[in-house]
Amino acid sequence: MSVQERKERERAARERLIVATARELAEKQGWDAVTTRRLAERIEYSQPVLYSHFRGKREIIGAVALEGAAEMAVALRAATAAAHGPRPRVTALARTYLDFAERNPAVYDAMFRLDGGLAFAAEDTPEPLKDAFAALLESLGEVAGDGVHPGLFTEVFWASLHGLATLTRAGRLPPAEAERRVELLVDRLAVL
Amino acid sequence: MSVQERKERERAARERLIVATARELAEKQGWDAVTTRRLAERIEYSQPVLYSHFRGKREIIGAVALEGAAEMAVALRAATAAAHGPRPRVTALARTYLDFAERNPAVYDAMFRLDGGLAFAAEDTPEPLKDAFAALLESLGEVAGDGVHPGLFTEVFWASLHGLATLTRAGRLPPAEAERRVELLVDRLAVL
DNA sequence: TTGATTGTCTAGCGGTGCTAGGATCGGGTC
DNA sequence: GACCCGATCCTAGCACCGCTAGACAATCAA
Repeated sequence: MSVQERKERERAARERLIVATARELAEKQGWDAVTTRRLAERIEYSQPVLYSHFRGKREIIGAVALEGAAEMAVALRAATAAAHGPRPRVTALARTYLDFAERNPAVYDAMFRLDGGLAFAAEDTPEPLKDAFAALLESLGEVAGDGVHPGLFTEVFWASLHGLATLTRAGRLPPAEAERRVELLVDRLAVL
Repeated sequence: MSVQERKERERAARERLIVATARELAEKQGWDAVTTRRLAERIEYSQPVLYSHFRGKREIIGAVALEGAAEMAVALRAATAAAHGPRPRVTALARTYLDFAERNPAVYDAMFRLDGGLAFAAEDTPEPLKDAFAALLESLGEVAGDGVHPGLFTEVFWASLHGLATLTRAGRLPPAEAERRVELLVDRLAVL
């Protein structure tokens, strides 16, 4: 059985290589540059190999999205754990979220802007996505305010952050005052 | 000179036809279905004719975006004018914005999600875009609160609406509680 | 050693945005 | 009315896309 195990290990390693390469390429040159041909060339295999791991390009985007969601959850929890008191926690959360989006634009797009074929807000939502939302909920639930459902509040807060992240990066909002916008958002939305 | 004028008129009419057809096709089948070939076929001209009006597909998206911005400004002003008092006005504004995004998803995408080659938040920003933002500012400025710059407040409110619009349509937020999210957003962000 | 299975590649399909270059049409001039 | 010339439009094609059928080579079991 050892031979088979080795093959499975190698196959898993190659799959990770595909995802990592796609992510790197997308981060450096944008998702438009991530073509199956270029990706195949980078991993030094032919195109059809990609399709033995993923149904298509969409699933590769989805894989990058899951990786990103896991990382984002870690980053959010690390930032909120280091902050003491509700207000610093929420501020740290918002800043970390926007920072993640800015530093990993391609991954952020895979998660929330592109179609990675993933289910959201449903039963079959992949665990990393649920967990990333849970990470938001953990810190935001405590500032939802009386009579406001924590989940609903988290959705609204998240949507606001998402709007800031996408509009800023698309050049729709001048980046200069980003910090003041975050402060305003936290001040108004969170019940402290 | 009359001949030349007629030609210019016909040319302008054809340009409007291109934009209208692109919009209709995008609204019915999504922007992915708006290919230069299909578009050319619909307007009953060959592909290169498109390129005598626009530099490329991106500019056609931009033209649809401008058309949409003008319509959105009209819709926002109509809704806010019909409402009396700051609170009903802001609520009407938010609802109208989200309603526009939901009813005209392709146009909304052209405006804020896709690259239409348009400048934003800059000096050379096209007038319809500036005016749409102005329409938001007119109603939101009065609820920004003391010491908060109206423009900055409008940006934050707009970003929140944008986040709700995009995440809802992408299936990231369950549509069921959309109305409660709007109420929460207005309650918290606006100073009434 | 043979035969089957697994893995990978070459080649190609139908599609994309975009453009070069030739045909055709129509207005202005003699 | 005949001609020229410029504007206008189309045919054909480029390089690229996502994806796949089928040939080939390597590997394992008998």
